[in-house]
Parts: sequence; C-alpha cells; structure tokens
Amino acid sequence: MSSTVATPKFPCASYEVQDLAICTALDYEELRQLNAIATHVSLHSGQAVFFEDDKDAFLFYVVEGAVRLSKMLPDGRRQITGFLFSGDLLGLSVAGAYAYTAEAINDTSLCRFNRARLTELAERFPKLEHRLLNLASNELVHAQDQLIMLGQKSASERVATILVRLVERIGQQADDGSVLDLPMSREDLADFCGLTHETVSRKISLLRKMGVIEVRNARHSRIHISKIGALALLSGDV
Amino acid sequence: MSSTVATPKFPCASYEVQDLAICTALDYEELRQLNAIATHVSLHSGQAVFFEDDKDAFLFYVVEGAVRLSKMLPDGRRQITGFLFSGDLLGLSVAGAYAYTAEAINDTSLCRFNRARLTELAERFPKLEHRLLNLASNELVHAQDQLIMLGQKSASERVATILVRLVERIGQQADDGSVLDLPMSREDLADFCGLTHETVSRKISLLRKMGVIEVRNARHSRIHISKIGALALLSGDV
DNA sequence: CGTCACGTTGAGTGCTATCAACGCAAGTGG
DNA sequence: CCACTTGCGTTGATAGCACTCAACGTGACG
Repeated sequence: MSSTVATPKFPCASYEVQDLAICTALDYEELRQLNAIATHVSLHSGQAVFFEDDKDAFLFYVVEGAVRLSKMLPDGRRQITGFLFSGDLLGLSVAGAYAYTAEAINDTSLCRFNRARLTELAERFPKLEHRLLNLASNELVHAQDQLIMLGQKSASERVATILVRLVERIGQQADDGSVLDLPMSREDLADFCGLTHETVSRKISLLRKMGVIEVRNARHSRIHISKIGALALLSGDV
Repeated sequence: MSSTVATPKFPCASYEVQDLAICTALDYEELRQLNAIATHVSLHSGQAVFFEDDKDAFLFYVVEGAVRLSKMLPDGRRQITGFLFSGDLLGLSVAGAYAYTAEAINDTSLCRFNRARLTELAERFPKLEHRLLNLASNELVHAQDQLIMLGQKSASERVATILVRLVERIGQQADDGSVLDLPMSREDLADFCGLTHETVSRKISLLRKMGVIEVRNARHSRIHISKIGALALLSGDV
C-alpha cells in the first residue's frame, strides 16, 4: 500500500477520497484516476440528492452532513430505509434507476462520481469492482437487520435500537457516557422505525423517565446516553 | 454469445447452470470452469442449507424446491427475510459468515459452489464479479420493498402483497386466473409478513369472502387467484 | 409579536396479538 | 381397521399496544 505517498491536488479534496471505503484496496494510480472523475456537490437541509426512479447516473460519497434514504407508497406513506453520514456511499443501485430517494437532512457536502466512467474504471481495476461488491453486501446485511426490527420488534425496542445504532455511528464520547446530536426529526425517526412521531416521542420520554437517557437540549435534538448497556438490552438484540 | 454450443457433461447438470443468472454474461470457457467447481446437494423438508453465522464457504443455486431465509432475535422471535425458488442464488454474503439461516421448505436440490474457488474465478473473469455485484444490488432492491411492507403496510396489505409476489414468482397459469401452490406454512407466511399465523389466516379468509381468491385444497395450500387486479390494489402498491 | 414547525402529552379508538377451542388430514400403533 | 395422537389451519373472545385526534408549549424566524 502506497498510502504514505504525498497526496497531490485532485478536484474533490483528495485526502477525503483517499479515506473513502471504496478506495481502501486501490493503489496510487487507481486513486488518481478515481479522483479525476470526482466532482463536489453541496446541498442544504431538505434538498434531494436524487429521487427514486431517477436515472442512475452518479455514485455519491458523503463528505459531511447527513442524508436520509426513503421509499414511498402511492398514497404517500413513507419508509426511511437508512440514514447516511460522513464516509458513507450512496447510489449503489441497479437497472439504471435509483431504488430510493436521497435527501439531505442538514447542510451536506458530497463527492460525486460519474457512473459510466466509474464502470469503465471498474473494468480496468477489478479490485474496485470487488470493493463495490463488498459494499453492496454490507448494505444487504444492514437491510436485513432492519427487516427483523420492523417485522418483530415492539415500539420500545425499535426506538432503543435506532438510538443504539446512531450512538455507534455518530455518538460523541463524553466523560459520563455518550452524547448523540440527532440531525433528523422525530418524524424521520418514526418513518425509519415504522411508527408515528407521537409514539417515538412517548418512547423517548419513557427512556428518559427510566434514567437510560437524558434530553439535554431545548430543541430535544441532543440526547445523552446514560446507560448504554440498558439501552442495548431494551433493543432486543442483547 | 455462444449459447448455441452443445453443452458438455459437467458434474452439476450443466444445462441448468447455463441458465443460471450468474452465467448470463459468461462465455463457454468461463462456463466450463464454473461447472468444474460445482457439486450437487439434496435436502429434505426442514433441513438447513446453512445457519446464520456459519462460516461462509459456499454459494448455492436452487435447482428445484423452495428455501426460506430467516434471522432470529435472541429470545426466539423469527423474521423470514425471503423465500427462494428454482433459479435463485443464495449465500451472497459478507465478512466470512452468512447473515441468515437458510432452510429447505420442501424437498430441495441445490448446486453448490466453493466460495474460495469462485473468488479465484471472479478475479480471472471480471464479468463474473460484475454479475455478482448486479445480483447483490438486486437483492438490495427486494430488501427495500420488504422494508416498506413491514414498516408501513397493514396486515391486509401485507398478506395481499406476499400473495401477489408469490403468484408472480411461482404462480401457474390457469384458464380462469392463476393458481398458487404454497410450499410454506401459514406460520412461515406470518414470520415473513411480521404477523401472527392467526392474523394471516384471518386475512386470507377475508380475501376468500371478498371473492378475490379461492382456497382449492383440503390442506389450504392451493390458492386460486380469481382477481389479481383487486389483489394488487389491496397490496397498497397500486 | 405573530406565525410556523416541531416536540410532547392526553384521551379514546381500533387493529392485531393472545388465548382458547375446534375441525380436519395424516401418521402411528394396537 | 380403528382409536389415538399430532400438526396445521381456522375461528371466536378478549386484551393491549400503537394509532388517531387534539391541545399545548417552545424556539426559530420574519
């Protein structure tokens, strides 16, 4: 691995691309070419990265911010299939169209890769294709954890589960536990958990009354996890 | 595409392997090598193909029969994540271990590929890797349809949804509609839909009383779909 | 200061789970 | 051949959890 080589100036902040999961297995020349097809995108809260059924032309890498992925039923019911944060990839799709809508939850910056040119690259660098397969497989594992949550868990367990996952992903270490800064609304959490926002709110209040968490914010977006072990137990995953 | 070439005698019924989705993009030589690493496996109803967390050593192709994929919570609750039938692949997993348990629903015959040797092949034939990526992406799309079902749909909609999907996959054409021979129990359907077997039974009865389906079997396993359009409407997917 | 979005909380309803009984077919053993 | 058991599916009665509708409080913003 030639990761100690001085990083040249590439269009899309190459030091970030170098850290990118997709690049782990790539060498200097491959990395250079990957950078060559990358451009930068900035989005404000609420703006869409792409919509479900859009022509699948790009692959994105989240540099900073948070993104929600969602699917809709014809009557408007929404299921959020995942939340993405810095370091995550999106746009790994099939059949030429995205399978879900992706929207920025807060101000977000992304790296964009032209899909056609990425495919060309993948043909020349099998390691890149292999890496993409690994990423897709990982997404599959996550989707299945989500299935067991939505199919089998109670409302309390679902809320505990999403909190545990978010702490693991974006929790900040504190001296007396972990702190979670939620970028998404209760409604977003609800649509992720298959619940209503009222139920999410009630279950969070319950966790607060049980002393498992503390809400440290007027906007109720900053949550302190006092007893991560108890929360994990309540999630049903033991 | 040299698909008109006479098929030689390979270990695992090569004419089947040739039809296999994984092989669509492969030429004769690649196909020959793929066959060389295939062996055959037969299972009786209820036997496991592999268990969750088993070392991921093989990739399987369903030649005949039906397979259910499931995950369990520590307390025993089960979520069925998918049903597989002839032509489907299983074992596309990550991190060296299967993400779910796979069990034969009825007597099933499978083609088994050694994973390590498949990986070698994939390195030599990038088209194979590309094909695997496509398959993984397809599975992702299905998993997401499943998410919206479990997260947003009512019991009636879920039962209608699974019936529609099963008809599309294993329905037999009849003069007055389609006939569905269900290999799985109501319990299996329930664990797929995130419901109890009583609720599944009740919703199927309701569909019967509505004249959308008919149950044509003493064992209640043969279902005639009288009004597929109505069923699709009731599924919520419109 | 008024509006708006968001979060919380309460009251009541409804859908699905739970518990239970029953019918039926297939398998078993005397 | 028949009594018995067992597994599966259905149906009924009841309970409970989450949804719906509603009110209220708060902070952000113009």
